[in-house]
Amino acid sequence: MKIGYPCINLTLNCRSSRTFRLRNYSEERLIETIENNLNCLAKILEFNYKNNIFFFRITSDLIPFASHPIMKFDWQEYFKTKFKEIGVFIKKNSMRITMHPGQYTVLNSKSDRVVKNSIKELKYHVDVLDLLGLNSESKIITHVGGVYGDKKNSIKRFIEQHNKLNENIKDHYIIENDDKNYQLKDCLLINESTEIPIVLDSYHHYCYNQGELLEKAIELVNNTWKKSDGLPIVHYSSEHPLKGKYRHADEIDINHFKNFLKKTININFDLMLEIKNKEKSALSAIKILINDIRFMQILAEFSNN
DNA sequence: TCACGTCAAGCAGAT
DNA sequence: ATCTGCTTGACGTGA
Repeated sequence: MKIGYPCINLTLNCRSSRTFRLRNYSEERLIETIENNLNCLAKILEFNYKNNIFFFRITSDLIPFASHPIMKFDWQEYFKTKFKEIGVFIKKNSMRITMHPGQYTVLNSKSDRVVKNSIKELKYHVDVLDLLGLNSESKIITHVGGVYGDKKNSIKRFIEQHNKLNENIKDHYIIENDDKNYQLKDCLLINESTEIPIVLDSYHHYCYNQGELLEKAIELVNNTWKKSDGLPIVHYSSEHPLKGKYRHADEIDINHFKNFLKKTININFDLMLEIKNKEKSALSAIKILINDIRFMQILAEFSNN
């Protein structure tokens, strides 16, 4: 069990997602921004390595406007050496990487334009993983998309669009249950026709489910992962104590987390903590996991290398 | 120096 | 009809 966190490190004074506005676009600024973002990414990964964090989600803002028509610059070629360096560090240290395209990636949209843009966005994410030299254990995760008042047909559209994707996208692309529109059951249905692996988000599952117990739900999604997909991934969060349902917690809830570990003790997976204070919660989690056989295996593997 | 309006994109649900 | 959440707050303008 590797522990991970998404996109941002609050301890380091750098971001791998510097703001870049369309109206300020210039090639110079683009190069400068990407340089900043990649340098920061390298710093974050080094921080993670020093802190036994072997799992990380790379921000989709790494390359600004990567899938936008304005982008004519061959950033893949210009930065290939830097990407390769970072990729070597990742692989040498047995780290796992995922990415999570934003809410505008809607493969099952009723608009051809939106679908087309979504595929471009997926392709950009695959480009990043390819440049890093990462294999099909590195995943690109989205939700299923819109419902449009007709889930049956919306699922059908997702499956049709997924079937048309290039194999190199399919190698990385997976879906996650969400908290209001597509629950575990819906994702499993999509998996039957597409074999797409499913990430269970434990908090979303708590918000929207068919009564499946957490441990049962994790077992069901784990069956959708093939050997080449690597260890299944689970997303974890808990409810914000004040803001109520559908709102993620700002910091890890220690008791809730211990309970989560207890319930899942007989299942192994990599765990992404979707909690606002990022690496701080990951570090707390690792302290707790020091007694958990699943995490100790990772540390042991690493010290053997 | 600081406050505040704005930022590429989609969809759903609440106000 | 407009706002908020998702996620990822930070940039740039004008005072």
